[in-house]
Amino acid sequence: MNAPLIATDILPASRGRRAHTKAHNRRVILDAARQVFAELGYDQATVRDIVRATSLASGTFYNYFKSKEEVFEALRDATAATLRPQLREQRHQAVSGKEFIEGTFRTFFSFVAANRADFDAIMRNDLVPARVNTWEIIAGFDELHSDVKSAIDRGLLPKVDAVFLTAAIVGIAFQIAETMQKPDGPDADSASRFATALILGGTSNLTAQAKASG
Amino acid sequence: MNAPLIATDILPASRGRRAHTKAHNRRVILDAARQVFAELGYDQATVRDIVRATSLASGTFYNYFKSKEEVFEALRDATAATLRPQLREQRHQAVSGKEFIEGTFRTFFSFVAANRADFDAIMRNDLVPARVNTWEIIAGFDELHSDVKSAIDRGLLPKVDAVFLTAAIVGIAFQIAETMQKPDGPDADSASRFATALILGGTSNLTAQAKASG
Amino acid sequence: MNAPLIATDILPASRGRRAHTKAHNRRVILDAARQVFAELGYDQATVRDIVRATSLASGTFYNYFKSKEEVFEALRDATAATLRPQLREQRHQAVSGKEFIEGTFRTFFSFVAANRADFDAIMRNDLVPARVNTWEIIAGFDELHSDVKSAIDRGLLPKVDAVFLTAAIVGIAFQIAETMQKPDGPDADSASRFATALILGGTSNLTAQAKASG
Amino acid sequence: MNAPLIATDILPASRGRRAHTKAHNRRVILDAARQVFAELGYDQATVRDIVRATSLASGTFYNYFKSKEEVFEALRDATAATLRPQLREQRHQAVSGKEFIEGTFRTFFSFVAANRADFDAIMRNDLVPARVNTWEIIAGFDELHSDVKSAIDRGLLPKVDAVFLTAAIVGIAFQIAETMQKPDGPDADSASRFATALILGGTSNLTAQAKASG
DNA sequence: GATGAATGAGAATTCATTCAT
DNA sequence: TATGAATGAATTCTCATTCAT
Repeated sequence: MNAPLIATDILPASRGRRAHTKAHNRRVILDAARQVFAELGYDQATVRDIVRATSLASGTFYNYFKSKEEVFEALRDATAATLRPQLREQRHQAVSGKEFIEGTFRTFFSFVAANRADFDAIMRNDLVPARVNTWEIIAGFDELHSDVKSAIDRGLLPKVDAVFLTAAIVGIAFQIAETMQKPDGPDADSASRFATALILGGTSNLTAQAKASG
Repeated sequence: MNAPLIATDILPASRGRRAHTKAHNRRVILDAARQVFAELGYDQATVRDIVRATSLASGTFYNYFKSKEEVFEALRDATAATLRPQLREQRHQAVSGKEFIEGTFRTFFSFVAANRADFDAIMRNDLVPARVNTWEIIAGFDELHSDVKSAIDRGLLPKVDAVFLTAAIVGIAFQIAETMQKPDGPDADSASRFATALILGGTSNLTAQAKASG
Repeated sequence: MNAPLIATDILPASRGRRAHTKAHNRRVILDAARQVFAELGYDQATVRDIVRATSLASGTFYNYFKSKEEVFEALRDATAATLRPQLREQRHQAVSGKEFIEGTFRTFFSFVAANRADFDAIMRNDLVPARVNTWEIIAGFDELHSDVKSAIDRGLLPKVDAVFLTAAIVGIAFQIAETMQKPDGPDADSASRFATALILGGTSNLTAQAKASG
Repeated sequence: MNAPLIATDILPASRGRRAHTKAHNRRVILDAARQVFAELGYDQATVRDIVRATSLASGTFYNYFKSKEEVFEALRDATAATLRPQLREQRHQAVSGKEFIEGTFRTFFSFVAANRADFDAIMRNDLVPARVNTWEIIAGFDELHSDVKSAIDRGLLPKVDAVFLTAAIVGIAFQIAETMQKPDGPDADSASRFATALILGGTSNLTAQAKASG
C-alpha cells in the first residue's frame, strides 16, 4: 500500500531468508488489512476478507495474528509507533507553550495528511467511529496528559485542568482530522494554525477568568 | 430515550394479556439493545444477544427492526431527537457568543450526564469508537455548522472559519464527554465552563491574530 | 385476474352475505395464488407471498386453505374442472378417429391459449417443470386412457397400445403448449392440426407395421 | 452420473485419511443429492437433508456448491453430459429418417432405463414436475431442433414444421419415460418402437396432407 | 512454515401457523 | 369470521479456526 511512513514491521535485525519471508508475510497481511478496514470498516471486515486480499493461505494468517482484533491493534500500534515518538520529541523540545501546542497539532495533522490510508483504515467505520482506546493509543493520550501537566508545571502552559485540556486537544485533533479526510478538506497547515490559536487563546482566557474569580 | 427508570417490564408468564402493545414491544427491544450495546459494544453485539435480553421470541425482533444496524440507528436517532431540539433552541435564543457556546456545551454535557446509559450504548465500542456519522447525527453537526455561521454573521461570534470551529466544538464535546463517563469523571458544570472558556478565548485570539497579520 | 374461463369457486347455491364473503375471499386468494405462482414458480412462492398479494390478513388464509400445496391443488383442480369436461364431451361425441384426436388437441390448445395465466401459474417453474400428476390431473390422463381404449374398441382408432398412445398425446400436448407460451409462439389452430396429423398418421403406421410383421 | 454402484463410501471414523480428495467429496455430495431429490423431490429437499445424507460437516457442502439449486444443476448437467453426446452422435450418423428418429428414442429410453435413479432424482417432484428447462437441457432441445432442421434439409425427414416436430419428439420421449418408471412399466425397446413408428407415420402423413391441400 | 479443505458452532432470517382479540 | 402480532422451529450460510499434508 501507500504507507511509506508507517513502520509496518519492526523486526529486530533478523537476517536470512526465513526472517525475510516472515517479515514479508506479516507486512503483506498488514497491508491487506489496512486496505480491507478502509474499505469495509472494522466490523464488517472479516479475517477471510483480509486473507483473500492476500496471496497467502488462510492458515498462514494464524502464524502471524490470532484474530482480526490483533491485526487491527498491530495496525494501530504501528501507526502509533510512528506518530507518538514524533509527538513526544516535538513536545519535549518545546521551549514555549506555542511550540508545545503547535508542534503537537502540526505533527499530527501532517501525519494524517501523509497517511490518509492508515488513518482511514483505523478510523473509518460506517456506523460507529473508532474505539475510544484507539485515539488514546494513537495520540498517546496518557503521554500527552503527562506532557501537558509537565508543561504547566514548567510554566510553558497556563495553569488549567490538564485532563480537560488533554481531552480538548485530542478531540479537536481527531475531529478536524476527519474534516481533512473529505475531498477538498482543509490542509494540515491551516488546521494546525487554527487549532493552535484556539488552544492558546482558550487557555489564556481560562487563567484570566480564574484570576478574576479567584 | 432516557429509559433507565423503566424496568424491562418482563411480564412473568402472563400470556393472554395482549396488553403487550406494539409500542411496548418496540420499547422492550430498544431497552434490551441499549443494555447489550453498552455491555458488549456495537460490533460484538448480535441480534441474538438483544433478543435474549428480552422475553420475546426471536422472530418477533424482525417484526420491529430489520437488523442490528436498524436498532442501533433507532437508538441513535431517539437520542438525537431528544438532544438536538434542545441544542437548537438554546442556540437560537442566544443573544451573545457566550450564551451560544455555553448553552451548547451545557445542554450537551447535562444530557450526557443524565443519559449515561444511552450515551454509553451508542458510543461504547471495544475496539473502534462509535461510527463516524453517529456524532454528527447526535450532535447535529450540520445544524451546528449553520448555526455557527449564522452566529458569526450576526456578530455573536468572531469571524473565524466555521468549519474548523464546528469541528472543534464537536471534538471537544465528545472527547470531554468520554472523560465524564469514567468513575469520578468531571461533572457537567465544570466541563461546560472549561469548554466554553476555551472556545471563547480561542476565538477571540483567532481574530486578534487575524487582525495583527491582516 | 384474467381467468374468465376457469371456475375458481364452485360453491353450491349458497346465498346470503356470509356465503358471498366466503366465496369472495376464496376467490381472492386463488387469484393471488395464480399470480404469485406464475411470477415466482411454485417452489419459490410462499404462503406469505400469496397473502401479501391480497388485502386479507395472514390468519384468514387458513380459513380457506391448509397450505400452499392446497391452494395449488385447488388452482389445478379448478383448471381441470373447466377443461376436463370439455375434453370428455368432445371425445364422447366423436364419431371418427379424426374427431376424437383433433377434438382433444383443439380443445386443449384453445384452452391453453385462452388461459395463458393459469397455465403459466400451474406449469411454470424455474428449475423443474410441473409435477407429473399435475398434467395427469389436468389433462385427465386416466380419463383419456379409458377413452382411448374405448375408441380403439369402437374402431375409431387403430389397435395400438393405449398406454403409449395416451402418453404420446399428453406429452405432445404439453410440450407443444409450452412452445405456445413463448412470445410469437404458434397458435392453437396450427398446433392442433400438426398434432392431429401426427397422431393419426402415426397410429395408422403402427397398425400397418403390426400387420406387416404379424 | 450413473452411480448406483458406488456406495456412499462412509468411512467410519477414519479421520486422518486425507484420501478424502476433493473429487471424492464432490461425488459424495452429488450422490447424496441424487438420493434426496429422488426421495423428497426438489422442492421438499433442503441442503440440510443432503448434508445429513453425508458424513460431511454442513460447512463442507458450501465448499463445493453454493446452493441446493447448484447441486441440482450439477446433477442435471452431469446427466446431460452423458446423454447428449450419445444422442448427437446417433443422429449425425443417421442415414435415414428411421435411423434418426429411432436412434434418438432408443438412446434416450435406454438411458432412462439404465439410469432410473438419476432420472428420478431430476424429474421427480411431488407437486410440480421438473423445472421446465430441465428437459430441454437434458434432451438438448436446441441441438435436437437444429438436427431436425438439418435432417429435413438433407431429405432424411419430410418437410414438416421443425419446432412442432422437436416438441413432439421431446414430449413423447419424456412422457413415455415417465410410464417406464412405474413398476411393470414398458421396456425401452417397445417404447422406442412405438415412438419411432408414431413419428415416422405422423410425419409422412403431415407431408401427404400438405401435398393434398397444397 | 505454508497450505487450504474440513469443521461445526452459531448468526441471521424466514415462514407456516397459532391464537387472543 | 377476520385480524395480525407472536411464535420458534427450521434453514441457509458464514466464518474463525484447526490440522493433516
